[in-house]
Amino acid sequence: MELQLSERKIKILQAIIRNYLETGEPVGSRTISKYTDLNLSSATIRNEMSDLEEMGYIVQPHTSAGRIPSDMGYRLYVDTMMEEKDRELEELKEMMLEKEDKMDHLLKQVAKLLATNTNYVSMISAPAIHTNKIKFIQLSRMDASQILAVVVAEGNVIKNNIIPVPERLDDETLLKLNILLNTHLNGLALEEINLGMISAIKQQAGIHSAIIADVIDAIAESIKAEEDLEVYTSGANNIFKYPELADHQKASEIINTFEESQMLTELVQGTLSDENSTGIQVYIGNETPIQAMKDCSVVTATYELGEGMRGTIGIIGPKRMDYDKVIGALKTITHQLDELYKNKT
Amino acid sequence: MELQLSERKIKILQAIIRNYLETGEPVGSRTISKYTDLNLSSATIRNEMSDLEEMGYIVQPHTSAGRIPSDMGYRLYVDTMMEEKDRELEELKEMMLEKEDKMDHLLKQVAKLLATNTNYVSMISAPAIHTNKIKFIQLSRMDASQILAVVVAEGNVIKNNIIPVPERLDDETLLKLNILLNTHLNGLALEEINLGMISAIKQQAGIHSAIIADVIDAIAESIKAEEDLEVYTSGANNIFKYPELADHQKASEIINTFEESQMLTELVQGTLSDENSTGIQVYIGNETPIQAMKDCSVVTATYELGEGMRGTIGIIGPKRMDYDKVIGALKTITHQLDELYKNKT
DNA sequence: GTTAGCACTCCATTTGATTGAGTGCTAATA
DNA sequence: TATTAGCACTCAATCAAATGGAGTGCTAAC
Repeated sequence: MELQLSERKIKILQAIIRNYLETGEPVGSRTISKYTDLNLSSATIRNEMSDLEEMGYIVQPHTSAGRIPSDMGYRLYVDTMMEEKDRELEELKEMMLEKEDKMDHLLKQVAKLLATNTNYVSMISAPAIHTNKIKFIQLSRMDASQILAVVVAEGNVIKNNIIPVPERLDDETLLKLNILLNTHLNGLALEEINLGMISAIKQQAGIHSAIIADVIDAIAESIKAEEDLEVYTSGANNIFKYPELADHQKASEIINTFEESQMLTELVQGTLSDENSTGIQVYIGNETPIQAMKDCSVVTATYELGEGMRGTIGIIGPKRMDYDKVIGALKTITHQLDELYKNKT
Repeated sequence: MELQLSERKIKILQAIIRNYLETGEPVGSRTISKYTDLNLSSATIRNEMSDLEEMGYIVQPHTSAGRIPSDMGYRLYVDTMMEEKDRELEELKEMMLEKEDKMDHLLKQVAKLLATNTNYVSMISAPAIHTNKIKFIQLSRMDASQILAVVVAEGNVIKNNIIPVPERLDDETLLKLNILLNTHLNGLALEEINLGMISAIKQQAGIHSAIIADVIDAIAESIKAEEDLEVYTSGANNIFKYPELADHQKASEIINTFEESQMLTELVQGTLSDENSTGIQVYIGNETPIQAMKDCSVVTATYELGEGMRGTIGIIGPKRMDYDKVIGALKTITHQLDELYKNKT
């Protein structure tokens, strides 16, 4: 027995999914027979549905219930059957143009906007700095036993570090060290700094080489700290809008996941590394690496703030999320972020 | 008819509250008659309970149910009948001594610790900087059109600001401005900077007075930005452990409140301003300024990181929270934070 | 003042009946 | 051969009635 996906089966499957996305209820044959323009009786639909179930695209929660899409069904839908709708969401532009200097504020605002617009949960990761170039380093003396190291990277990402020093450094030494560091390190991406370079700097630093080591350590550390990406979420309470996620057990796990942001980091990392044409990825159900989200779908997109500073933005919702809308929204947002950056520089 | 709180009534009320805190179920007369050492029959207890209800300390959710404490009952309990238990929670010390430079990481860690230990939701606000003194200001040139202003305050709180400048500033000018700013402003609390002072500085800055204005604006702004306090929460999923908070409606509202941290800021502000002996405050039910938390109790404490840098830490839970334990935990934590600060300097 | 006992109330749980949506199968139809 | 009508069957959801139990309030006795 060879079951093939006929044109008609596809139409029926599509109708089932569309309907289920709207209502969240299992959908039965009679409904489909009325909705589609195929003019088929419910009985025929039943036969087709039976086939579709056997093929694995839909499942029956229990006998004598309608059918709902399986993960595989959603996957087919997302991959081949979606019509894109690049809807509203233009208000974004306004909102984001309210100048917002602080990066994290901006990110949180974007997340919130996305969450309220879609009625799903949104998440956003700060752009990763580590692919990024050092623009400027400044050491200053705070007091006799401490110096302050400020590292500014492309995109005006600023890192501060307080470094204890054994003895008071005079102005001249500081100046020398500053020049030394800047001439050697400016314009370099952080992973481009290698041992050879460091020892060269140390040599030139003479008796203060110990401090150089500390400074570079501090820089490395502040970069590293950024590597376990900060991830913000917004609209967590939206999960209560979807009964299939709202029972105590699941809700608790999901909300917990949002707090443990390093879990989300995994997701984010996946998106950042895994490159495909659009930069948009869809994880359905068990496709997500996070166990607690096995009943959710996650759609992520990569945004870019020029010069290789890339972050991830995503939407988390029930498996029956409105994929079209979500993907449209993400595209709009990433595009806006791009624009924003251009206008700023 | 004069109803007085006899010794016996107090004992009974106490027993009711204790029992209710544990079970979360309305408690009946028979239970009390067995639990207390008063050796009274359930009938007598019933009479007393009837009195207590009339006095407003307990309420009956419906006829023929047991009694539960009213807000007023909890209030009496917290104010007069609690025995403090300074329990465990000593593991804190270990955890916090893992050196943790980044302030916000530390805070989040503390919040998490508190949440997992108490099984309630915890919140913590970053220490407010605005009562604090400027330790050090540093202007540096980033490129032709931007300078970087770094402000370090007591407690090593660091603020960065990028300031656009119309023309390139040479090293000498920058040095002069740096000295100027530092000599005038160091050691001042931020609210101590007044107009007279600013105009004096401007005068001395001569042709660069415009930049001074920008710098001071930037300083003020970065301080102000801090004024709508950052508040972190942890353990939000714990609310699902208490059926009386876990229904969709309430849970959604509560979780939403945690995200809208400016709501929590209100709470925090209240605690910071309102000074009482211990620094610990208890808001029961409608006593909280936040409508969404009318079914919760909130216990807050003020912590201090030396030199007037004060923040708030709090616990949010059901009204039947274990007040003794919570207050004990908060005391331990604030104490530990205090110690931590001392060891660090 | 305290207690035992009893009638009463009301919630929670169970039980059973009913309904309705939906399926699968079969036989008739085009 | 594909489609459809019709029917029997299943099962979740809903509702109503029955049951049980916890708790109260009252009264009369101690």
